[in-house]
Amino acid sequence: MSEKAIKTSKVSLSEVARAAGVSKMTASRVLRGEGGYSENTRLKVMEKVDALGYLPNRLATVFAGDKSSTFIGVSIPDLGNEVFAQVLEGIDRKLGSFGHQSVLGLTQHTLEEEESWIRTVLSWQPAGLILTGRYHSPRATDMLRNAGIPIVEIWDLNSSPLDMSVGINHFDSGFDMGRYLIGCGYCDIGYVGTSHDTANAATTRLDGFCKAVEGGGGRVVKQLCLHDTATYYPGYYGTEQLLAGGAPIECIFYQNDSMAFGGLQYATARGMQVPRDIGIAGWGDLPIASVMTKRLTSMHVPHLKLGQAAAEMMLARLSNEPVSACRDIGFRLIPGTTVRRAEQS
Amino acid sequence: MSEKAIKTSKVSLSEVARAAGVSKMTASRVLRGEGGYSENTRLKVMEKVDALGYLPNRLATVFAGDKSSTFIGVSIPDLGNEVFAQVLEGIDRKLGSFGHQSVLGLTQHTLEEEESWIRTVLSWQPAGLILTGRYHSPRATDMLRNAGIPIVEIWDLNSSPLDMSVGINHFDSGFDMGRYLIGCGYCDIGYVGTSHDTANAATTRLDGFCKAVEGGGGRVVKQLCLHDTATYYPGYYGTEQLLAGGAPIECIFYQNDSMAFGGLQYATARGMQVPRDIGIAGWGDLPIASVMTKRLTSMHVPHLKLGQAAAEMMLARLSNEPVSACRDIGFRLIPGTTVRRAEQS
DNA sequence: TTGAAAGCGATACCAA
DNA sequence: TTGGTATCGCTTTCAA
Repeated sequence: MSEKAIKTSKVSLSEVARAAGVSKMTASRVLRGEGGYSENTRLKVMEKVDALGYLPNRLATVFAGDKSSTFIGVSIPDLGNEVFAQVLEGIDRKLGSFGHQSVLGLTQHTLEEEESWIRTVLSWQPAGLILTGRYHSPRATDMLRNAGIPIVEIWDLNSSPLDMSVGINHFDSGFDMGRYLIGCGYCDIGYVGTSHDTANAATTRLDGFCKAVEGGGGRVVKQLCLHDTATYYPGYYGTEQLLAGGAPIECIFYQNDSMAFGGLQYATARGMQVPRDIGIAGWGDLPIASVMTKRLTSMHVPHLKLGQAAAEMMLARLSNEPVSACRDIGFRLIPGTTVRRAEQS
Repeated sequence: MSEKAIKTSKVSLSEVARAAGVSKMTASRVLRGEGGYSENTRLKVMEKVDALGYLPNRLATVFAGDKSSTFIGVSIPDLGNEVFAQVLEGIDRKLGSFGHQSVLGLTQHTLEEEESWIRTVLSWQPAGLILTGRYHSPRATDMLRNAGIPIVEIWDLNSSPLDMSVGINHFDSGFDMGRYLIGCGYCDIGYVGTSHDTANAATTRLDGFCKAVEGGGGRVVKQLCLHDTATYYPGYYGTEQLLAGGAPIECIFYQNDSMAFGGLQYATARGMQVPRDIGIAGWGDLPIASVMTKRLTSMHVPHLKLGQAAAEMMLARLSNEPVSACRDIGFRLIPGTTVRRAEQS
């Protein structure tokens, strides 16, 4: 069993050529289908390719042609947060259909992990890089500038990107949500999210949110940033913690819908009515929202489309088509029924 | 902007060596830290490495050394199904901490996609492959056998694997769930899942489930296999479809917890009480279950651990440590409160 | 402790 | 329509 896995039977182009009775170059041309050979020759070569089970060594191809590989490095903070799983799916599907492969890097929300991953992945001569977030360590920034390959920064729209950027303005999306909640008549509001000691989009959202709330005469009574993954259970126990202090909180804004759902479950379990006793607002319009009894107040962001757009910008650049450096993918507030409506009161 | 991305400033080892006033070989030795040079030489070389911002070209390294890369190809059906996102997270975290990179392949549940991805990824000389599922096309199987690299088949435990396998016995897990539901006193049972025209683990689970139900005197009244992703909303509308026929269904088994939650929401929206009016059983013990008001009847499977185990087997094989070819990661039934209990009736 | 030369598998370029 | 030769960046091997 283990012998089987060790025995290597690499067939090279020379062997195929020799078997077919032609030169390496002829075989190479046939395999690339770029013409300049007779049908007869083509048949001879292809026959041997099949017979010998030849698989090209793309390393050598890249190497010889001094071109880049078909790898695209893709950095993602974590996959436990459904938001990023969707983005990655969008990216890889699109890249895959154009013959590219994603080389994954889970940075766990730290710039150090990102930097070390960038160093490694660059050494594999990727065709390009797609990075989540606009913040990078100084050394990472240096390497990226010198890499000489297309780079797309996604998620958090960077108006002066390293190269290209696609995403949304998180500050604005937080601001809009804050203004909306104020407009619904809320005054004392809480926040539950996660944090990772690094400037990130969720923090930017919170900044925008606070600005709108305070500018609108409300207060962000308490902000909770857990050291955890932004998913259901942290939303649940985060809500418990937030409310434990006894501070007057009428409404809670969550980092995303998964956390908001966790919060909703906590409130329900404690016998609270939503939105009568407490308002709940999520962010992201994640799949879970599609089956909830109450429509969750949230912010729609086209995650899959965002991933696809990032891949498209990358592909366009790789084929030397013109690409605009920045693309705002947009968001849309979903009023929902988990916060009270000003009109109704 | 686009000039910036096109200008290439590759610094090669020769340039570093020249700048440092030593030969390529000496510089190479220093960079690999394998000894055989003076401290003075080391300093000279490292200084130039920093000054020139040299990044090694690992493609050339692999190429010259005729060894394999640090890439591990990882095939995953889709990331919309949270189960697989978790498995991938487990794999990549572990691989990453040992200096390996995952090259992702989303196969969309088709053997053709898998085959074409395998062909491509093998041409990049990966160190190994981790594949989801035990079924592969004949040509894929050929390529895999000849690849001469470690291969781990995950998810669906393969007792006669190509090389190594880690996962669970899905038939048994379905069987256990079927037996449990029969034991709870159910007789007419339905199933809601997804299908993709390909033999897969979910189907195997269903087989085991049916066998237990029928062997226990019950009936699987209706099976619904949607062409969709195994997530919330398909669980919701699948339940609607399942119940629409008016067949007598006392309990529904779902492909996973996400779908089960969707079904639970549908039932609730229709004014049904769970488990009084209908029983709901999921599979996988996904994060959503941790915040549900009722404990969802499910089957616990350690997804993250499964991914890690796969990565560990791969790493062990790569460092020539002994590895057992098969590893059963196990599952555990979670009784929950969304099905009625025989003891209570 | 150091270096020169050969070669990994493919392609580019030029010649036939 | 074909084939020879140099070459990509690095490591292996052997010699100094």
